[in-house]
Amino acid sequence: MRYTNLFIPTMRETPAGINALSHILMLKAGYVRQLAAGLFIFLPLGWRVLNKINSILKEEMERIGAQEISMPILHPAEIWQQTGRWYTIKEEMFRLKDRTGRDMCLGMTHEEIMAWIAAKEIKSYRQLPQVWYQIQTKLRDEARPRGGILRTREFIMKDSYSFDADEEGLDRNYKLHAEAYHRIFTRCGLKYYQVESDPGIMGDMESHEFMAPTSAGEDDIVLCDKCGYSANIEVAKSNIGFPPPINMEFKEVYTPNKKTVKEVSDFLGFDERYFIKSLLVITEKEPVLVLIRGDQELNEKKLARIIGEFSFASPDEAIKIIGTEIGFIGPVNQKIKILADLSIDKNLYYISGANKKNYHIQGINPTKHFDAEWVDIRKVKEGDTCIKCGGSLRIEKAIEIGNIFKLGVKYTVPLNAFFLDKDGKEKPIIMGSYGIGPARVAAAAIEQNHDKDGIIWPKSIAPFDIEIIPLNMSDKKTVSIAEELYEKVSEIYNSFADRHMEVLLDDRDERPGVKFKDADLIGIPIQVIIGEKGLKDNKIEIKKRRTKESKMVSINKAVVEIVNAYYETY
RNA sequence: CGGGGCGUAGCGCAGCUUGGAUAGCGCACCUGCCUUGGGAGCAGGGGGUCGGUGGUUCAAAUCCACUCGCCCCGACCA
Repeated sequence: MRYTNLFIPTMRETPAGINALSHILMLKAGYVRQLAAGLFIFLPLGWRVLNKINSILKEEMERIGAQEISMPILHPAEIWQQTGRWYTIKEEMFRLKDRTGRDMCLGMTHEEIMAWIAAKEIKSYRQLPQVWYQIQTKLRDEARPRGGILRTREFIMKDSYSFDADEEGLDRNYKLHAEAYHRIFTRCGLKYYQVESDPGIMGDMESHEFMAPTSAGEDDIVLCDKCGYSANIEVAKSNIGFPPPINMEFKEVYTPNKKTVKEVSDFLGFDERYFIKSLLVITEKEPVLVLIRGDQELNEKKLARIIGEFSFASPDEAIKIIGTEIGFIGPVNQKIKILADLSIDKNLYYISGANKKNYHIQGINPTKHFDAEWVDIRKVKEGDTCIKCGGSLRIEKAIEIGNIFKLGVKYTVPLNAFFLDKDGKEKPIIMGSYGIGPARVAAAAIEQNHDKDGIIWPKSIAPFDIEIIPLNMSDKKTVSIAEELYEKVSEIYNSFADRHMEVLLDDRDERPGVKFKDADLIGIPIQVIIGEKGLKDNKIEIKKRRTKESKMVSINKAVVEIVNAYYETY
């Protein structure tokens, strides 16, 4: 394709006020433009990249037997009411009424609609299993869109859904998807991890996320390099051991104005591990006192999974409920419900608030001095010990590029998706759902592959394979060689991508500097530079975008050399 | 939703504190000349509801109130 026929509005200056590198580079290199918060226009180059990713998705989905379909984005409310999500999901769902006043919503995902059609059509075990997928727009009224195309209100998603007669079938489809996802992300040139994840309100069975490490990521993932344990920090577990027992007389101690664990620990001279941090939270039903070891942090997600939505008590609420201010709250003689983290050893003695201003109690023993429900609500820290192998854990920031969920009968039962099995018994269809965000794949690829000059696309998803750059459009020889190579290289069959080579010819009447800058910015894997200097010796230059390696080759070998360079790069 | 910041030409910004002239600069854009291996040079030119509404004032980009939008941090994020 000719540059002059393409709309590639690159920017010389870096847009201000945005952080995510992928966001900056996609704007700067003319891939996308923003319409409003969380709404993006994909320009020709951006759309080409998405389509490259989508073809990989389709190939790999078809390979595991998934069938492409397409579902409406506009949904009647009743179906979402039947599964309850019409009510459990709040402002995040776009809702509207049609002209007759019927409640409708815009699809955030398609479990409901998929289960609906399955319920209507699948009657027998003979029709199972089925795997259906689509690459379709989703709409979510995000509280805060961010990071450019990383978190938007409207986005395309590859979502597939499996329907099985039994758990074994679900296991198989789940595994097939995991394998397909590994192939997909590898083909897209991404560094990624498969991690254990929180199914959230998708269900409460097994689920995994595929995470691409990048500093622009919204999630923290916990990794063990020794055994490969990997989990989203929301669900990650670790070992931290217990400190050695020490003798501590049970008594109140005066701790004037010492409120934080650190302050009291410094003041009394005991290690933070001998403290119990007492956090007062309020759920929809009741106040709850949450205990965690002094040197540890609460994992709010884990806690929320146990007690539901909660908020931390305000100073006023604390006084009203406990009778003393935050900083001196403790578990002893407490009447409200207590949840204690397993990092607290029942045999040890601890220090915590005395429920009395300016006083703490030392020598508190969990079995003697309070009753609690023991749970895991601790947040894993860098350097904690791996629960599987004893290795040291590390934490990385990552962006979620895909997920796989076992749903079981969560959606099929409410929507009456039942089939008759071999024995003529009616059973609910077992369902799974599996998503990938192509725009996030593109963004993650940029986050992981760029330099100071611009994007370096993995060649599998680059908008073009080769860019030919004639430096002087008023030099006849330059132009004729460029045209000739453009023709010839375009005819080459690209066995890597299973199609012909896609060549971009920069036929603009621009100065060399402009063409070089733009070429580096938009990041096509191979640059073929044709200048009068080289032509004097009958040579052209082939340059790899990733390494900036370049070599001069003679014109009669140019086509072969270009193709070779393409296969050498990645 | 809480906290912070920003809205002046396509982009990046100055001007606002302390109201006053034709609202300015760099880049981009258009025309011509020139130039062609890393965002050239010269000459000429076009482009603004100063986010919006209301108010104060002889006079508002500037002061006040409200409002809309966008960005960042947090909450949230199936």
